[in-house]
Amino acid sequence: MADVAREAGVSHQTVSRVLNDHPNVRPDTRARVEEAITRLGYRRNLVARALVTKRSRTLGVVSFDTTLYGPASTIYGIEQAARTAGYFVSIVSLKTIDTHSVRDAVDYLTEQGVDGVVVVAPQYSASSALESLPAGMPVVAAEGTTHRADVSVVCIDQVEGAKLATRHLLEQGHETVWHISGPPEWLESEGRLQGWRAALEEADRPVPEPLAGDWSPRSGYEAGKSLAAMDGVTAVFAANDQMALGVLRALGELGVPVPEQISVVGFDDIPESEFFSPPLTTVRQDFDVVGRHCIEVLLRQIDVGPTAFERLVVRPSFVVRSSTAPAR
Amino acid sequence: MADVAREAGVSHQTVSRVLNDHPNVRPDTRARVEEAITRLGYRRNLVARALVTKRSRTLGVVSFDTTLYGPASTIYGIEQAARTAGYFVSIVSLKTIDTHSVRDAVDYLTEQGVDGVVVVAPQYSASSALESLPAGMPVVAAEGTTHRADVSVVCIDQVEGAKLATRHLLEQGHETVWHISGPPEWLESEGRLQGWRAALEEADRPVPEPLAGDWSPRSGYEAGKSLAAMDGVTAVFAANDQMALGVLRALGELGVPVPEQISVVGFDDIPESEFFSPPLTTVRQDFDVVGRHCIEVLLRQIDVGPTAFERLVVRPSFVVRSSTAPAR
DNA sequence: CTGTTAGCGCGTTCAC
DNA sequence: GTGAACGCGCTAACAG
Repeated sequence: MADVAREAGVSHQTVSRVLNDHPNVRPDTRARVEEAITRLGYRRNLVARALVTKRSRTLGVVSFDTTLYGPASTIYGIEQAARTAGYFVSIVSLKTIDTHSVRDAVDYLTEQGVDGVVVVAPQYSASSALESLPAGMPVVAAEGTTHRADVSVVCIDQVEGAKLATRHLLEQGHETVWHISGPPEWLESEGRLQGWRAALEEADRPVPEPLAGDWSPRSGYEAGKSLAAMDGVTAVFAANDQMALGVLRALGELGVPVPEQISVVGFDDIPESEFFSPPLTTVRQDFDVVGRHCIEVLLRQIDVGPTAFERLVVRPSFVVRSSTAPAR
Repeated sequence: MADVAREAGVSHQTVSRVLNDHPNVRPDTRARVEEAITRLGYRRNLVARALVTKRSRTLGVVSFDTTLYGPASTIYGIEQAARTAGYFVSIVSLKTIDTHSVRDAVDYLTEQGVDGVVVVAPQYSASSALESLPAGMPVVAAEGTTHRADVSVVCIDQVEGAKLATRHLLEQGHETVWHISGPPEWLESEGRLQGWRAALEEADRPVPEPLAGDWSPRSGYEAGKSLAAMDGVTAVFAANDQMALGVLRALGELGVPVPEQISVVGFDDIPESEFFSPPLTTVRQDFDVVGRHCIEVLLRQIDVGPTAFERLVVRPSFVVRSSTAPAR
C-alpha cells in the first residue's frame, strides 16, 4: 500500500479511501491511485484489514457429512449467497455430530474470527449443541430447532411435506400408507413421521407401525422386503429418495410391480429420482433457497445486531411421477 | 492476552510462549498461565497472529458445482485432512468455469491471505486457468492437468478405469462395447473415451461412434433410447453412473432386459448404484483419497517451498454387480 | 479533499 | 527463564 501511495504521489490513507469507496476523494486523484494499483498489481491485505475493523468478512459453516445431497445443496446455496454479499465461507464438516463436536467447531471458527456461523443441524444432538454456544456470536441454524431466543432458524416444513405425500396416496384410493422412517435422532425423521401420522389420522385411517430406516438405500431395501412379505400393503412413503430406491429395488427383485401393486413415494427429489425405475413421485425440497435465506438472516443479524431473531419456514412442493397409481 | 498476562502475573510475551509451546518457560509459570487462560476463557486472535506470521493457516478450495458427488466427496476429504493438520478451509464454488472465474476466485482467496489453494479442475478451461495463475502461491490441482512445473496434480487414472470397464465387457464375450461419453470440455470425458478406445483397439475390435452425453441421467436416457433402436448392441459403457441410470431407465421402458440382452457399466460408484435395477457394475473412484493427497502435497509445498512439484495418480478399482453378463 | 498519528493483537528480537 | 520494545498492513480519528 505504501508502494502504491508513493507511485501515485499520495498518502497511504488516500489509497485506503479509494479502496473503500470513500466519497471524499477527487476523481482525478482516485484515477491516479487506481492506475497505480493496477500498474503495481497491488492486492490489499484483508488480514490486516480484519485486525483493525474486527470484521473478517468470513462466515463459518458447520455441517454433518457434506457428501449428502441435502447438506451439499444447502452449503452451495450458502456459499453463493455469501460470496455475492462479499463474504468468504469457511467450512467444517463433522463426521460425528454431538454437543461437543459442534461446540468445538464453533469455537474453532470463532478463534479464526468469523463474523457469524451457520450450523446445518438436522439432528437433535446438533440442535442441543446450539443451546450451549457462547452468546455474542451471530448464529443461524439451517434445519435445526432451538429454544434460544438469539438463534435464528431457517428450515423446510417437513410435516407439511409428509402430509403432501401421504394425502396424495390416500387420494389415490389407498386404504392406508406404510412408512419407512429415517434415523430417530434426526429432526427430519421426526417431522416426516409426524406429518405422515397426522395425515392418516385426519382421514381416519389405521396407522401401521413404521419401519425404521437409516437414510441408506440398503435400509430401504430391507424394509421393502419386509413390506412385500406382508399382506395388504399397497402404498409406501419412504422418508427419503435413497430409501425409496431401495424399496424399488426390493420390489423389483421380488417381482412386485410398482405402481400397479404397490405405490411408492420418496422425499428430497434428488436429481436421480426422475430416472429411477419407475420414476419416483416425491417431495421436493429447495435446499438452495434455504442456504440463501440463512445468509440473509445471518447478515441481518450481523448488521443490525442480535435483536433480529427470525424463524423462516420454506414450504416443500410435491412432484408426481410414475411410482404412484390409484389403488386397485 | 493482556488480561491473561495480568491475571497470571506475567508479561504478554510469556503468555504467547505458552500458547505456542515455546520450550523456555518454567513449568510452574506455564501452569499459572494456562490456568489464567481457562479461567478467563481466553481465545487467541488468529487474525492478529496471521498478520505478523504471514501465515493464515487457511487453505482455499476452488471448485465447480460442489453439489455433484465427485467434487463434494473430494472436498470432504480435503476438509478432513486440512483440519487434522490444523488448517481452515475456505471454499469458492463456481457456477461457470472459465479462465477468468478461476483466476478471480484464486485472486479473491489470495486477498484473504490463504496459504495455498486446491483447484478442483476437471475441465480444460479450469486447467488452462492454472497456467495464468500468479506465481508464488502454492497450488495443487485435483483432477486437473497443467504444463506448469510449479503446480502439483493429484488425479485418478481415468484411462485405466475405462480400460477396466471395457475389458470386463469384452471378457464377457461381447463383440464390442458402445460408449456414452461425458461433455467434451471435461478431462474425465476425454480420459474415459481414450481408455475405452484403447481397450477396444488392443483387442482388435470395431470402435463404434460414441454417443455424446452431458453427465445427466437425462442424456443417458436419450442415449439409451438411441442404442435400443440400433442393431447388435449388447454392451454399453456409460462415462458416469447417472448416465448409466438413464440408460437403465430407457431400456426398462422399452422392455429390453439388462443384463440379458444388453450389459451396462457405469463410472464413479455413487452410493445409489448398488441399488439400481439391476445393481450397477461400475468403476469405483476414491475421491476421499484424492482430497487427502491434495492436502499432503499442498502442505509439503507450503512447508518446503516451491521445489516440491509432484504428480500423484490414484488407481480406480472395478466393482462387478448385476448389470453385466456374458454375451449370448 | 488530503495527510498525520495512533493502535488493532500478536510474534520476533533483543535485552536483562 | 522472562520482559520491553518494535512492527506486521491496515483503518479511524483528527488536523490541516
